[in-house]
Amino acid sequence: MDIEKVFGQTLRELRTKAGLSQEALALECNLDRTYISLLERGLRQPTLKTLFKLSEPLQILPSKFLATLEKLLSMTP
Amino acid sequence: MDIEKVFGQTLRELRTKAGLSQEALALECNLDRTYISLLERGLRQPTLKTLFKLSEPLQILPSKFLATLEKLLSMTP
DNA sequence: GCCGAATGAAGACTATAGTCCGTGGACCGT
DNA sequence: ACGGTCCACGGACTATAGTCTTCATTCGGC
Repeated sequence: MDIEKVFGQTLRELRTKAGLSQEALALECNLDRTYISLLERGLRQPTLKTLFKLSEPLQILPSKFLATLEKLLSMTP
Repeated sequence: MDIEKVFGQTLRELRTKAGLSQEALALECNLDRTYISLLERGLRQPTLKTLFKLSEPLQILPSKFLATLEKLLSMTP
């Protein structure tokens, strides 16, 4: 499992759990809707700033976000 | 305080604490020496993958790295 | 069947992450 | 003084993050 894939699926889980559409999330953090789509499909990886932007409306700390990634990464060797 | 600056100074602290030169760190994570310099001076921000790359030789979990950033960011409003 | 909301996907673009050359300066130890 | 290490900084480059536009598809409500 590469990091983009894991990030993408985690992002999608958090977004749907927050009850947001890709477009709604994009609006909330000033990003493009199609870019959110790319992220979730593992075709892009975010920069640090973008990770912080995304975390706010998802109501999660960036560090918590990464902790989830680390866990998932360690589970799929 | 913007995020690049805080990231840069944290990176530098962790690196020196690890007893590594910029070049040594760059070698260990397959990055360019001058790019490490740019990061530490707050002139670049890393992508997610790069953050993970950097964290390994610094002996810190990426999530811990971010937790430090969050703390610093909250202290400088 | 139609409609609107949600998403996938492609293409062309701009901004910036990251590389690769180099120069010069500060600080050592000898 | 001179060599070596470390770093700031520059310019020119390549790779990729992120935008904007558009079209197609799926799905549920009416």
